[in-house]
Parts: sequence; structure tokens; C-alpha cells
Amino acid sequence: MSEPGPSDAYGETRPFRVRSSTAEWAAAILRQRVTEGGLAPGSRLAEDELTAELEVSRNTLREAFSLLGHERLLEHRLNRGVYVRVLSPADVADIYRVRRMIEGAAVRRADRDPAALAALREVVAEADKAAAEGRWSDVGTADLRFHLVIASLNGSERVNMMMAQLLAELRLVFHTMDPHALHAPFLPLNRELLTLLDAGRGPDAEALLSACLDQAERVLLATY
Amino acid sequence: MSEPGPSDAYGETRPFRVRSSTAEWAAAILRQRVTEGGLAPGSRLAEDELTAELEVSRNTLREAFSLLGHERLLEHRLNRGVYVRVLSPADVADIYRVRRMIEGAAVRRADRDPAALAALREVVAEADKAAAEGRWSDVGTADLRFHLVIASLNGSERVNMMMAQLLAELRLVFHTMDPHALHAPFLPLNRELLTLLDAGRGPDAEALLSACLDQAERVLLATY
DNA sequence: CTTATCAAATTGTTCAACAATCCTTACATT
DNA sequence: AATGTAAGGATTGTTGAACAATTTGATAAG
Repeated sequence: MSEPGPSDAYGETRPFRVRSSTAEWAAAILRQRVTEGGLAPGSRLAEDELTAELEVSRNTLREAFSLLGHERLLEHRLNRGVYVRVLSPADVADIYRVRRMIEGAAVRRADRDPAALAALREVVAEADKAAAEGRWSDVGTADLRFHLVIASLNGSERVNMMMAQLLAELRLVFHTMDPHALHAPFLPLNRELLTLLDAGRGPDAEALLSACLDQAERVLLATY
Repeated sequence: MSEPGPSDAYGETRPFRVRSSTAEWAAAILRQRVTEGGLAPGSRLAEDELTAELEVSRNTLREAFSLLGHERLLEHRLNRGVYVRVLSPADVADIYRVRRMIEGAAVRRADRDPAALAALREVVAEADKAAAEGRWSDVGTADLRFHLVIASLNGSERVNMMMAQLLAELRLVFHTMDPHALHAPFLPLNRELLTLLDAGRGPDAEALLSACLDQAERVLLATY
């Protein structure tokens, strides 16, 4: 995931200008720290510290902040700085409302893309393998990808982007929990959902999906 | 920037005390020009011209560009500048795919907010009045608001924002058409949709809405 | 007619300075 | 003691200039 850019460790010059802008490079680093828990929700991101650490100008850093702000990972308060977003219970409820709409519409469709179903099988296998080896963080990643592929059944590029953003937001609250307890219950459920989709049993799939989302929302809201 | 006072000759002057950032102020002006047709799709927005006209620095203007780019109203081509977005037929089709999902889910819900139904009645009345007075541009605005309220039946803040952005995008192609021919057919349809919703006839409303969206999409795609 | 090369114009990025705002601390008043 | 107010220090907001990189258009050579 790390692209060539300015100094990876310190003491390194940055002779190359990458195809992507410097701001996107900085944003990628910050995004990783936020989604992987290095920066806890509520943390303040001071411009001074980060310009020194990332060795980019203040303007570039602020552009990176802007990018992550539009992804709802960072929150920008006027004259007060930038903070890692804190999800409220209302936010979690809202996100699951949207997920029910998007994923519900996806599984209800009659024309299912065989390629997407193949992708689902692959992701499920990936999750099983990770679970067998105890890599529960990877199980979580696979779970998110599973639902991203579900959403893609809608066949809309805009829906894909909305879904990706929703799941990125959810990561903010995921890494405050135990990955095993959070994701283990959904492994068999995802597998069953896949078989229902494969069999063309739309209504059953919709009901199961709805139950999955309800349960996930309950688990997350229980942490508050 | 010599004097911050409201002494500019004409046009939009910067407020004496800006509560929001300068970048958002500039973005608001450009957004208005784009959504109201002052800037046609495909137009280039040169940095030199706009920094002189708006009297903001290049950095601030570029931040405004960034904001509108994330709203999909402007398109940023590397080393080539910023252009008013041009919607492709695929874009229109995708937007209507999302609208069918969002608005379809909205009318299918059983728990309808009485306040929202009242808002729908108000918007329909507003559209009728504008039509009677020949203000077809306002009819178009009312039509968009009608569907925004429909979407709000989902009860999700994020869905509301998604819908607002979709409709802003659609305005880009609306301006290239005759407002009367575009919006007149939907006046009675919206009224009928409202009565169906009021009567709690969800499935009928869903069918009618689906027909409305199909027709609108056909009309828009016919312009290409 | 095609291709190569150069110069002008525009955008990409960074920097340093100043202005505006917020937060803390200390002081004064009741 | 509680409340309100006034520095001041720290941080963010905005600007203008400078230079690098890229595109564009014109010109010249094959």
C-alpha cells in the first residue's frame, strides 16, 4: 500500500515527484493511522507536529486534511484544528440505516452478476483461511470486503463509493473492540448468505442480511 | 486585501465578519454559478481570472475548487486546470440507478413521517403556483425539492446529503434543456404520487415513482 | 504532411510572513 | 468563593511570491 514518495524513514530526501500528488501521499499515511487505530478518535492533529514529521508544507498537509475530512475520517473545526472523528451512537445507527438500504436493494435484485458471486466466494474463503490461522484482524477486513461486494451488486459506481466511505467510517469504531468477538459470529452467517444468493433465493437472503445488520448494529451500540 | 468592509462596487461582497472560512465563501459563489447555469458544463475556471475577481489568494481558491470537486460539480485534470463537470450518459444512468434505490426504499417504508407528508403537500402547492404563473424554472426547483423530501422519508441524514448531491449533479444537465418541456409532465405525476402516499398505498406509489424516474431518465438521455 | 524543438502560459508545490481566533492565566469586582 | 474581564501566548487562517513541472501552440526541419 505504501507508495514511493517523500522520505519513508527520516533522513531521506525526496527526489521524485510521484504521479499522485504529495497531498494524497500524506493523506494515505494519515488514513492508515486512523483506520488502523494508531490515531484514536478524538485525537487532535496539530499542523506543526505533522509538517515536521511528514516533511511536507503546511498547505500540502491542509490539503491532505481536506481529503480525509471529505471521507468523514477527520473533523475540521474552524480556528480550532483537525480532530479524528468520533462516531456517536446516532452516527452508527445512521450508517446501519444506509447499509440496510444499500445492501437490501442489492440482494433483492434479480439480475445478479456471476462475477460478483465469484468474488463473494473468494472473499468468504479468504475469511475462513484467516480465521483458521487466528488472524482476526484480517477476518474483519474480509468481512468489510464481503459487504462491499454485496453493495456492488447494485451495479452503480456511486453506490460503490458511498459504501466504501461508510465502511471506512465504521472502522473508526471497530478498532476499539476485540476483532474476534466482533467478527467471529458473522463468519457462518456470511457463508449462509452466499449460498442463499447462489440459489437465487432473494427474499431469504434479504431476511438473513437484515438480521445480520441488526445484530452488528446492536453489538456496536453496546460499546457506548 | 486593503479594506474588509462592504465597499465593493457590485456583485457578491465579502461579509464584514465571516463566520465560515474564506474558501467556503468562494466555493459558495462558484457553486451558485454552476448550479444556476452561469457557468456552462465544460467551461474552464482559470485561476488567474478568479483570484482577481473574487480577490482571494490562489491557495484559498484552490481549496474552494477542492470543495466543489468533492461535490462532483467541478472536475480537476492534472496540470490542465479545473472544469465544470460534463455529465456523460453513463453518469445520468448511474444517478438514476441510485435515485431508484433511495427513493424506492423511501416510499416502501411503512412508518411515514406526517411532517414529511405535510412538507410534500407544501412543495406540490408551490410547484402548482409557479406553473400557473409560468415560472418554469421555479417549477423545476420545486420538483427537485419534492424528491428531496421523498428521500428524507428514509430518516437518514447521510441519505439526505447523498440525495442533495445527486440532485445538484443533475442540475448540470438540466440547464441545457427547456424547463417547461422537462418539468411540466411531472406536475400531475407528483400530485398523484402524493395522494398514493397519503392513502398508505405503498406498492402503488412505488410503481408510479419507478415509472416517473424511468421517464425522466429517458428524457434526459434523449438530449445526447 | 509529419515530426521535433522551443518558448509562453498555466498549473503544482513550497515557503515565510502576517492576521484572526481561541485558550489559558491572572486579575479585578461583587 | 464565584463570576466576569483583560492580557498573552499558541494555533490556525490567509496571503503573496517564488520556483518547478507540465501543457500548449508556434515554428522549423525532415
